[in-house]
Amino acid sequence: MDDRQPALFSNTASGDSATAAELVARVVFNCPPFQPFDYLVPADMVESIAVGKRVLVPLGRRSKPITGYCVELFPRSPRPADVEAATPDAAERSFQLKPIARVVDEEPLLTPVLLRLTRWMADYYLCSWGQVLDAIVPAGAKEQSGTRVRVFVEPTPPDERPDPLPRLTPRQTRVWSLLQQQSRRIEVSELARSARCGPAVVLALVRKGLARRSLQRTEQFQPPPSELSFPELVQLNADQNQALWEIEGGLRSGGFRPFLLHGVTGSGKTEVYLKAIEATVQQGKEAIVLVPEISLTPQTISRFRGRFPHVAVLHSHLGDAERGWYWRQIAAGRMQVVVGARSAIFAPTKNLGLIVVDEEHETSFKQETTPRYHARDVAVMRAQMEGVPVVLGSATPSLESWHNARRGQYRLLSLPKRVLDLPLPHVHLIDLRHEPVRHGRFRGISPTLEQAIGQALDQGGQVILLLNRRGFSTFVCCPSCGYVVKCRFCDVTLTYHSQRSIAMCHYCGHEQQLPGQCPECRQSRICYFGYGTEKLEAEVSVKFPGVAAERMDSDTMRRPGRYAEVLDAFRRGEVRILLGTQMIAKGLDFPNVTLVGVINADLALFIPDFRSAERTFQLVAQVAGRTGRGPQGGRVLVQTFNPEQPCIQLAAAHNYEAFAESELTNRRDHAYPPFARLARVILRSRDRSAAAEAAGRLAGCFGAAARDVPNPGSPVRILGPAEAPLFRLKNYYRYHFQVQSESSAALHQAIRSALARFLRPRNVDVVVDIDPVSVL
DNA sequence: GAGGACATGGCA
DNA sequence: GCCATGTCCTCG
Repeated sequence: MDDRQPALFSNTASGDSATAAELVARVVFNCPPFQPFDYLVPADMVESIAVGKRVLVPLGRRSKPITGYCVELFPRSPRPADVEAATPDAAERSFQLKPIARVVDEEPLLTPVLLRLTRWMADYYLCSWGQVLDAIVPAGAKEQSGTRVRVFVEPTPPDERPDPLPRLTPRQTRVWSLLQQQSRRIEVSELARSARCGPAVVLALVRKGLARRSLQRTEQFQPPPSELSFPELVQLNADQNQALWEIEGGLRSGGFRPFLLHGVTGSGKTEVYLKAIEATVQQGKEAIVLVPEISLTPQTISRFRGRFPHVAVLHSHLGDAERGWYWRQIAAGRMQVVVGARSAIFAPTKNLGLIVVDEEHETSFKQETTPRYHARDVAVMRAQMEGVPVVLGSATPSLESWHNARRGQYRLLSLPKRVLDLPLPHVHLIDLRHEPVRHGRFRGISPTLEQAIGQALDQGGQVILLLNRRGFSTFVCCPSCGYVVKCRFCDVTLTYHSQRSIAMCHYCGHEQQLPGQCPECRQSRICYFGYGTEKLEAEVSVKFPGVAAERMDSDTMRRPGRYAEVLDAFRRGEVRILLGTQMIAKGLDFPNVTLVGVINADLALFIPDFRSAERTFQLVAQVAGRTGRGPQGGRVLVQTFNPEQPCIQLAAAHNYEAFAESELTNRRDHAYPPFARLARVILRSRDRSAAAEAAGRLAGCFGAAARDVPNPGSPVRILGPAEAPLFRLKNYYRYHFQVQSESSAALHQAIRSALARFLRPRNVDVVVDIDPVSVL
């Protein structure tokens, strides 16, 4: 390839002298074996090899070479003191190094900071470096999707042409004369087309020494047109200015500075981010903004695109070509702002200046497959490695972040008031135990709520109804014998979806038709119980006939673009009632919404999870924030069977701090995060007894590990083995351990040492989840 | 004693 | 994960 950039880590050790040391590359793989391996760099690859590129190398006795990532380069000998051998015996056997077969990438896929960051992730999340690398580099970057290699030719300079000139066929003569008329190099296909012949004729000239061939990679992808608008003249209030001033102070002084921006809903956090990003861009640096996937709405995107000319948006339904294009633009330093969901934290920026994590409390920042990282925590670590400020923002911060702010690890910035001094909406709790229930059946919308909706609509307002459960009914059972329709593969009931008239498992995706009669007793018709968004939609259409309502949940939002359509219709007032799952709870800003109804605030409350109170508080507080954003004000009605629960009371009172204090006391008493570190070790197998047997043996390994790991100051508590709350999931039987310690190091050491002793049967998988978010 | 099913361990 | 090698078992 011509126009090749000089290799990042070019042949520092090689040179003209014959005594030059050979170069060794350290390589990691995304499959076993997970340790790093060293390879010799052949002389002809010294120029092209670089840290962060992939290589093809022979491994073991396999017939084909496999792909690995080059993570380090060093001269073979003398080995510098700072380079440790990959494994102890590798130093002695270093003379047996195999050579690299091929360097795969033209450019490194990773920056030096990303290499350090991924190594830290491998250590912290207890997985292999190669797995992390392979997971964070998008396929579009590896395959260079959206680019094409074009082949060019130009005439060889006259003094380099063969003498005498070779004999040419008539067609070759025609091409040759056309080529000689060119002042610049021309693409082979274009030359062939104008000579009305095939490319082989052109290449024949190359073979005969009259033309020179060169290659160039070009972008095929067309970026979306810029939508830059006139900068809005937004006046920050005093609190916003104070917060901005502190962040800008961090930007000016340089260095790592973590901030927690706690701003109530509607307090203008985004405007603070935008101004801070402006300051970053003015310094010639880039900003990364992480938002939860569901907040990556067209409104959010245009807010950034309207303000900055070069914004990369990374979300889950980009094609490989588009994602690859953004990745390369970011790597080339042509993007000012990167906005995206959790994986955007790995954007290969050239000169990062600021990281923002919006809605930092969101659990969707945790990846639930290997590497099981938390993007907010990775963001803080990356900010530290890059030496830049990081702003974590939320109206309802995670207790982990709040705790860090309280003990001075993070600088706390507060926006206690809404913009324009708008009041927070009044929240009224509806005690479902005392609501009159007509016809003896529980319905989603209580009379009090029904009346309030009618009133809000009469006054020209719009309504948001939250029900954090999709489908029509959440379980289907036989009223005479009690038979319940369950998933074939999981320990859960199937949810009936009336729209597609199908029963579905929300954990594995299994779908089936429902039997017309009970398959057990064949007695009666089967009945539908439990209440989901589809049933709510039906109830709304019965109670408010003729009122335009739209449902938003992952079932109706399957088609990309649908989300924007519904929100636009809601904005224009064509839709009066918007109902849905948590998808409608966050970030939406519609001034005409005068009523928010929470159909059931208790759904998350009794999940066996130490964070259930925190989740409940967040959901109620967040959805309450969707109203009262216009001159008509707004109110919130929350239906609950547990109105005395502190998390619901305090969410109604908009009192985050009191909730955080009481919940922190609770966590301290039970040695739960943020006062202790937590990990889960899950064993799963299709074979139930193999899983049980392995769990018993791993318990023994934990015992032995705990005995000889000397950590008197910070003991490690191991709970388990126990059947996981969802014992059978996707046809796997699952046992788990909970590992707790005040010391992260002790926790890691205990797990590492237990797993090192554990001989894993081939039919049992081990999953380690550090800082788990889900306990199911 | 051959041949096959299955387990084991190294891979630079 | 892949593959060579080792181990145990069956069958003739």
